[in-house]
Order: sequence, then structure tokens, then C-alpha cells
Amino acid sequence: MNKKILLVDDEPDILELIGYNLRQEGYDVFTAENGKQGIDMARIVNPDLIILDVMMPEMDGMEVCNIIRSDAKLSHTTIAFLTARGEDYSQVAGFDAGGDDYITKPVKPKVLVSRVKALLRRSSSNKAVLPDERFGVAIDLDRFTVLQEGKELTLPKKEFELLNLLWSEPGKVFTREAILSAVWGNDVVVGDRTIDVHIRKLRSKLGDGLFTTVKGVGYKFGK
Amino acid sequence: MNKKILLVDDEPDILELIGYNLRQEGYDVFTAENGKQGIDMARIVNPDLIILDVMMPEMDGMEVCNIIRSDAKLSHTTIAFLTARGEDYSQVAGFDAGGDDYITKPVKPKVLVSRVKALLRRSSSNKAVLPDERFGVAIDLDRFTVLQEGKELTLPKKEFELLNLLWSEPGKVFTREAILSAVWGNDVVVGDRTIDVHIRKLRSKLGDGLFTTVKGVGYKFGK
DNA sequence: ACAATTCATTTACATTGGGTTCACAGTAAG
DNA sequence: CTTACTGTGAACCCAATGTAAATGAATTGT
Repeated sequence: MNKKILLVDDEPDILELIGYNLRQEGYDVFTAENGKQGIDMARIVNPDLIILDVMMPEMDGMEVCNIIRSDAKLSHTTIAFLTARGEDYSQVAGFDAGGDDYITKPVKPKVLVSRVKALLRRSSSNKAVLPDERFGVAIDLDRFTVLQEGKELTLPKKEFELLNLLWSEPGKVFTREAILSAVWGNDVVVGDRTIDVHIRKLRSKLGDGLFTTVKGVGYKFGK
Repeated sequence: MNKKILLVDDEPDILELIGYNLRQEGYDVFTAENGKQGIDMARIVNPDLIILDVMMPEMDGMEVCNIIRSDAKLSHTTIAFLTARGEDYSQVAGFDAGGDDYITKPVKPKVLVSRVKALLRRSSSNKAVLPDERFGVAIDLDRFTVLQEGKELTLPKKEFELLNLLWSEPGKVFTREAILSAVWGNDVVVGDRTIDVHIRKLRSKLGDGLFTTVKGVGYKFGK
């Protein structure tokens, strides 16, 4: 199926110019002339890419972007901003608003097309946002979950805290003492096999190679 | 002076996108479109941070990393890998390519910028201690590792402590007595071949010439 | 409130590999 | 050449760690 692109701009000329060029490349192009219409359209067609003019009357591009980003079904759609050249402020703000790319007007069709291709290529691999991946493992502090190779698993509290500690500085060796005070607290007294057992559980769940034992010292995340 | 960042990626779109965002933050950004060019550029500009695409034709990011790591002048430059999601992470994770961070594409400019800031912050504090290379050997106390010609190896506790002692004052001769009390403690009694054996292990791991025997006295690091 | 379930910790034992010793070979200094 | 010191390989020991299973504590479901 063809990739769907939604164009939102208040200037009909731009819609026509860009739309024409993208259709030439075989994309399905939908257009909207203002922010509100754009959002409605986005919800209906669920596009792969939304190209948003930053400067629009009533609802500007960043507002639209924010709304789309907070819509569960659309939040991971790739968004590119259209900005007039020289408007540095809006460009920066655009990125902060969650845009994936900016395109400056006046638009050269060739540039635009290659840009769009790149964006779609990148986004087609996966849309989910993986924040910070180390050795193939990402941590979601809010959910107490771990993302690994696309799989998501929830860890018990202690295991999660231990993983989080080691993961936070990959390669750094944490002494057993440091681990105890960080995860269990300074006053709590636990047997000396407790840490091992938790490490073992992490190893069995996440893979053996991720945790390295430094005998006589402690553990570290990574090789 | 502004921090210098070197971007190496074969996709011009990526160079432009990332470069733009980093320049907005006030960094001096240099770009290269392939590994070879990247290495040359690195040697010329001596950047604070190198962002390397893992997947590149001809010479891939890890190769580039290895070469940089084995270049005395650059070996302590912070390196971040750019990897496309879905790529086989086991390769990157499996053998430690010596990267300081991994950033997944597609890149969200905001995420990237905060990531880069964090890396440079870390490197400006940490690297001030680390770049301390003596006879081609640097010690990372946190990791219980030794960096030599870009290679990183983990040493057992006693070996590490012994190396650390000698390395801390290159050229100074440590008597066997001094070594014993520093590494083993004043009370512990060990046979008189113990030190030799550990020196031998260090020699076999780090190279023979690094440790000099002063007969009748002790050992020193360096010639 | 109770049972069911999950998690944390302990226990007991197996295993490992770092650390040490030993026996002997090698080597520099006098 | 002699001798005292150091190098070396292998064997050994044992403290540190790995592991399975049991116990106890906490959480959840009904």
C-alpha cells in the first residue's frame, strides 16, 4: 500500500505544488487548509507523515502537532514542519514541539521529495519511541518495565531497582556495598547471597551476557 | 571555546538534520560522509564528541571507532553510535565496540540534543581524569579496566591494584615491602613469589616492557 | 478476611577462578 | 663461577560466587 501523506497549509498554492510533486512519486496525498481540518483528516486517514505549516491563522502548526502527539493513535506519526526561511525561532520551537524534521520555504521540489523519502524510510522501521537503549535494553521508569528487542517485560521492584542502578552507568563496576546501600538502603541488613540471587534473576530474564561479575568487587552492566 | 562535534553518516539528510539542530545549540559541527573521511576529519579538528553511524558502506562505524580508539590523540574522545532500530544489537552489545552511548534512529532532535549535552557534560568532567595516559596505558578506576591502545580489558582485583599502584607513579621504584603493604596490607603474610607472579600476569596481559625489575629492590612502571 | 499468588530472602550446597604456593629454571651482579 | 635474586608453569586451595529449592513476607484477588 502506498504511503499516505497529509499536507496542512493555508496557502493553496503550496498545497498544490507540494502535493503535485509527492503524487508524482506515488504517494497518496491528502490536504487540509487549516489546523482543525488537518487534525480531523489525520484521524480519518491515519497518515504515515504529516507536513505541517508552522504559520497558519487560528491554529498554528505547533498546536496541531501537540494535539496529534497527545492522540494515542497518532502520537507516533512522523511530523515535518514547513517554515519560512529565516524564522529561526519557529524552527527551534517546532522541534521542541515534537517535530521530526523541518523543511524551509521556498521549497525546492527535489529537496522536498528526498527529504520525505528519508523521513518515511526512517519512520517505517518502527514508530514506537524507545528513549535510551543500552546494550539493547531500555528502561521505563514510570512503568517499571524493561524493553528488550521489542519485548516488554515488567520486573519486580528490587530487580528493577538493581537493574536501573547498573544500567544507569554501563560498564561501571558497582561494589556489593554500593549496591546494597543504593538498592536496599544503608541500615537494612541482608544475607550475602541476596544480591547474587537478584542478579541471577536478571540474568535469566534479560540474558546472561549483560551482567559481568568482577570477583571480589561487584557487578557491572555490559561487558 | 565551543565544543566541537564530528558527525559521520552516509546519509546527507541525517547530517543536515542533526547538524542543524546541534548548530542551533551553539556547537561547532563538522561532518563526514564516510568512515575514512571521518577519521581524517577527526585527526584534524580533534572533536569533543564523535557521532558515528554504525551502518555505512565500506568502513562501518565500529571499524572507525576502533581506529579512533587506537589513535593516541583521539583515544579518549567520546563516541556515540547511531543505530537504526531493528538492527542487530547483539553485534554492538556483544563485543564492546568502545562507544560511550548508543542513539537509535529515527532521531528526535530534542532527544538527540539532550543526549549530546549529557555526553559532553559527562566527558568534560570524566575525561579530565581519564585522558591521563602513561606509557600508553590508562586506568579506569570505576570499571576496574585498563585502556591500552584502544582496547579495554578487565583485570582481577589484585592485579588491578598492583597495576594501579605502580602506574600511579611511573618510574618510581616500589620495594617489595612497599608493594606488600599497599596491596596486601600490613598484616597479611604471603610467600615471596606472590608479587612476581602477579607482575608476570600483568606483563603477559599488558606487554613485557612496561614493568622494570630492579633487582634486590622491587619493581617500577615504565623504563 | 482469607486464599492465592508473587516477591524477597535465606539456606545449603556446588562451582569457579583468583590468589597463592611450589619446584625448578633463568639471570644479573660481584 | 658463584650466588642471591627473579622468572615461569603447573598444581593447589579456598573464598567468592552460582544455583536450586525452601521459607517467609508482602501483595493481590475474591
